[in-house]
Amino acid sequence: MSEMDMLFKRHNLRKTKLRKAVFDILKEANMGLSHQEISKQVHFDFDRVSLFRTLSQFEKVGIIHKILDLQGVANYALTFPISDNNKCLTHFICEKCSGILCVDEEFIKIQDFQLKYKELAIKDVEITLKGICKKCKNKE
Amino acid sequence: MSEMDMLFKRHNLRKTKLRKAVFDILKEANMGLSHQEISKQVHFDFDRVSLFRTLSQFEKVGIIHKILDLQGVANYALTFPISDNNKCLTHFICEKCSGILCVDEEFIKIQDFQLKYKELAIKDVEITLKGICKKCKNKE
DNA sequence: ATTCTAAGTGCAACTTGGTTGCATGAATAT
DNA sequence: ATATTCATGCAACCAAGTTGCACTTAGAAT
Repeated sequence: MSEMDMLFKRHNLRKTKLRKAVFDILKEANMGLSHQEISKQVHFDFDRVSLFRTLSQFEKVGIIHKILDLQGVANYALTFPISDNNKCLTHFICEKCSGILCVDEEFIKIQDFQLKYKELAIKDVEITLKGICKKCKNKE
Repeated sequence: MSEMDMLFKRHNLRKTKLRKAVFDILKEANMGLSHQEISKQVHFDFDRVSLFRTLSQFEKVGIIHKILDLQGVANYALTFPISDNNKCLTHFICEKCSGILCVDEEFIKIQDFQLKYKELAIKDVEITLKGICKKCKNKE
């Protein structure tokens, strides 16, 4: 039983053509992709609404997580299947190619913020690193 | 000469009805506001495109800075006039009321990230704190 | 104070990302 | 093999944001 089969089963998702394609594309890409980018990589006819719904569905059950790019457009990346709620909270966004990478990071302690801003009930700290990625740097 | 007058003068912005209103609203609010929220607070007729343009203009010269809310919609907050390029890179977003606060913060050292991810040319670190703000917490 | 002109506004039309409702079609448990 | 529930396709819609162009106005020059 493949990883995909297990994930789909676990979350009661039917295995459809589109969902398989989306999962494979995100797996292969290993980075955040927008609706538009995924669309281009699906090589059969489908309705854009279905893709929106597939993405929300995947997000809802935690297979993928949403990252907003610098324009505020939703991108999605696979959540590492290590634990159930380890959605990646640190991302790198390349200012040249707009590529979005999940980064695992350990400097930031949410407690630091909670202690400093006691009036705020802080639940999450999200970090976005901006700059130029390896590929784009080498192209210059 | 008021702060507004000085800022407008410095950036060669003509003092128009709409621009004055927008500046005052953002000053008074002391938090991030969206196009829609600002619109509601302007008490005379104006074109929404003009407001979009006012906001981009202000942002371009650095009077305000853009913060995307959790839905990816642009919000704008006054940049503290202390220095020219001290745009606030840490924000708190309330999950209840969607209020956006600028937070000044000192834990995060960009160098930590630069050292860890040497292949990435990291230029900026943006932090978003999520949780419940003081007001909303007290309401419960 | 009047004139001039670049900068700002208003309007119309458009684009893109995302959502909703409903009828049709397909995956899977029985 | 069938039933039922879930997923898809289609049409229509919404909100945020952009562009082009004609008109208006702030403020500099006279």
